Amino acid sequence: MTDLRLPAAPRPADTGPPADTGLPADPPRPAVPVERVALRPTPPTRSPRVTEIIGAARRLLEDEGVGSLTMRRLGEVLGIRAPSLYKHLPGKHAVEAALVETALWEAGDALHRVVDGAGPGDVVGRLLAEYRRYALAHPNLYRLTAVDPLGREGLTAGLEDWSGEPFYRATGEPYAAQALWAAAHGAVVLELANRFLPGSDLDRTWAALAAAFTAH
Amino acid sequence: MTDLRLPAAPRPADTGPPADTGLPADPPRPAVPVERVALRPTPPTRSPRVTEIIGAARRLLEDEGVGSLTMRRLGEVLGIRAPSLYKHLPGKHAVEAALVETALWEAGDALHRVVDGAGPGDVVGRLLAEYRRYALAHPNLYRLTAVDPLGREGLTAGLEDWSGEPFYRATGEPYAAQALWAAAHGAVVLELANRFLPGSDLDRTWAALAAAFTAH
DNA sequence: GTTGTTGGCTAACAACGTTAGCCAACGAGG
DNA sequence: CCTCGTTGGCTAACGTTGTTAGCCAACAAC
Repeated sequence: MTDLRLPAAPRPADTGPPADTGLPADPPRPAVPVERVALRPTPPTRSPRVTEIIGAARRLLEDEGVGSLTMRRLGEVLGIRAPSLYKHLPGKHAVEAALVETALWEAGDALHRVVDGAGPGDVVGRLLAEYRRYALAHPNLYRLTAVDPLGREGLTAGLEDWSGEPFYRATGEPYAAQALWAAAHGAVVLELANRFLPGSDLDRTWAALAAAFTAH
Repeated sequence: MTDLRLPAAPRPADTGPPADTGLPADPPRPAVPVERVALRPTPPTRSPRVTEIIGAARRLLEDEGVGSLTMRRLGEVLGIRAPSLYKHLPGKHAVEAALVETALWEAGDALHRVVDGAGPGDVVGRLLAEYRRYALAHPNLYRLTAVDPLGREGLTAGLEDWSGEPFYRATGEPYAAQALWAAAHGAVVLELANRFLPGSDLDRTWAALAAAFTAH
């Protein structure tokens, strides 16, 4: 979040209705009340078949867990054999990368929406609540983003900047933003992994987190 | 950290010099300046051979990464074949669990030492610094503790309570403790995974984290 | 009508965790 | 001294994983 790269050039206007790629379409951009430092990148274009495959992979992951996300099983739900997948994707890492992208797009949109919603009140609290809500609604998807060192090469340029930007918009300071993001991430990871001691009232833990970043 | 179970009974006195199990021995216990809620459990006893195996596994993990921690490779560095490992351990999960234990013991000792060191100054800051230091000094070991839902069954009873207790001792409030722990964990995980944008001055991020939990 | 591309297929490989079954060494008891 | 049970090695093998090689039908383009 340092080195939040300033927008270099305005995005090119959309040229006609784009194909449905399974990724969130560009939402209407409201007049922004807060300083903006990252523009929403343009989602990558995918062939229809690849979109199908990633969609199936997502369903597989969310419904049956990461253990069921194998190339053979993925082929099975698509009615083809595993090696045929390699006609469309270079390997399993590409499937995972696409799923990580999906999560970043969706979470980014949700978080920006929170910051856009101009309520003057506790922005940090609402941001944390939404972060938690998304992660808990898609635990397997979120976990996938948390594991590996995030092969950045495959990721859409600027996606990370943009999806993390709501934390900057909520705190107004890049390092506080990184700290808040880290705290939210850690809390989600621990909650998803059931690492908090049984009996904990996690709502209160999250409240304590929000308090730390709002008080003073 | 809620449900931090109060110490039920004093630990039994040590009966003679214990065998070296590869786990940290019980340290001398100083007079505690802060309220204590969890006693240091007694490390499990391991056969000498198992201790060798876990030691080799740790070296393998730390030196060559998690991808090299396979049963065949582990046997290789021990001069035996993979199936022979099953004469000593029920499976790979047991190796990983033992390594997670090791990390919890070591980190717990280090963190307690920080809180014990009676400096009246910024306890939270020093605690975070030590947490970060340990994790960065043993990235692969730490990552191992961060991945899976932590098969709690195999873990020494009370280990988690005790290893997390320094956060309670530093904050004085269980939910603030959980929040602080989550924040530290998240920051470490993101730093280890190289998820912060390149160019970030991570010292400042950690400073922001400490500030959030000290100011107010 | 030929030709090139697209997208399926089977067969196979190496590496993984793990199980089954065999056997040498060795300590204890009679 | 002999026997017997245990300990801790071994090989062979199984099922599963990601992945590659090579074959071939359908189809669009020239």
